Amino acid sequence: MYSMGTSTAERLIESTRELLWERGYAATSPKAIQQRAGAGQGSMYHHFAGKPDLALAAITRTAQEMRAKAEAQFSTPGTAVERITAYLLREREVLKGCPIGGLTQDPDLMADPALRAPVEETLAWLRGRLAEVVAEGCRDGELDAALDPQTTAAAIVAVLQGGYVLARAADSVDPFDQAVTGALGLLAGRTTSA
Amino acid sequence: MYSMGTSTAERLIESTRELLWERGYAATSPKAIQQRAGAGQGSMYHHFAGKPDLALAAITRTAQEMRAKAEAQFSTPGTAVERITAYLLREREVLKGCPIGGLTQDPDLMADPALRAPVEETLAWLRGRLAEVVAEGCRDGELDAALDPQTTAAAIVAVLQGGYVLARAADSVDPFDQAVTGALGLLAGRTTSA
DNA sequence: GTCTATAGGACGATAGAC
DNA sequence: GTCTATCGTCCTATAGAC
Repeated sequence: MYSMGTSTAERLIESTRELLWERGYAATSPKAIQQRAGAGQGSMYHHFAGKPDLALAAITRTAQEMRAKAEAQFSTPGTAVERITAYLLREREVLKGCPIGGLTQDPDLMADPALRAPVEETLAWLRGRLAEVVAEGCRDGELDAALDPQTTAAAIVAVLQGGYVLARAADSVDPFDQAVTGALGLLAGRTTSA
Repeated sequence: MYSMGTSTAERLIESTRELLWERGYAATSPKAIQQRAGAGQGSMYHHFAGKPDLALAAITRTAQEMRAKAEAQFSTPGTAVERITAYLLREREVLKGCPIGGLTQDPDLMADPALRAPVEETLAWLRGRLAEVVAEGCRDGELDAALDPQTTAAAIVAVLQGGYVLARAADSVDPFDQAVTGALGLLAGRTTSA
């Protein structure tokens, strides 16, 4: 039997995930992680080699989670436009920003190839996967065949990532919602029914 | 006559602008600013009250510059779509990210109302100003009157801000260019000529 | 107006007892 | 596996000489 309680290592990873999202990599200190996890210094350095090692565990898990949530929307029953719409309108903690995209701004994290890799791979996968959905829509005659799936998908993902930026700047979800609404409005003009 | 050489205060501001763009606020130390400006500690603290004061001078100037560059594209001769296209295709240092939008991710900066204000105002102005251009296009019959200027403008600004994020994640300008191309492709379907 | 010296604290990490 | 003590460094800022 495995322990049924939450292990110290587990609490350290979850605390790191939260702090990475709230404060970023550079601004997150081992001390802050330990305090949130209710663990001492020695405990942290027993389970992890250091701050980068712990961050890697946290980022890997967050990336996996983000991918799973997106895939859940993309592989749902419905037309391509319905699935894209559902993905765009999915509930998000907008003011906290994207837990993966936000890391892009952290110079120390991006300088470490191991930490950078999951960020790069996750967003590349997202663009590629969404391009497949757009391509389905074009193939099925639901979307204008003149639309390029790859660039259209990149624009849609960018609207989300940029929406987070605008919302954080305004300290309001409004710009995010407006950007999504605007993107859906532009897309609506390229559907067969339009 | 004013001094013709570059003053120490001026060099400090310019160094701060560069470092804020490259590293962000939290990761930029007074020491690093001094070294880049070729000034000593005493010199910096003589001209500025501290790191936040210097950052305010730097951010204010960067915000003003960004606004002027955008306005140059928006007030140029041409149709609304031509001006929006020119704005989107303008040369940018994509891999460095948006010098204003990137600050959005810095928790220490966003916690300071004085430092946060220029970031908030600049992006709010950008959305509003672009919405005016979109509205002109709709009014002139150049763009589909069914398009909502405000949400469409928010989407376009978000594509740029998100494009920066995707490009930095990929360490390549390609996703940025794709997002812009995708946005222009979506917009093209809503023009009268389409 | 610029310099050096120094303060007081946080940082990331290690050592070694228990 | 967890603890406390400690290291050496960097941080932001101030003091005071020149």
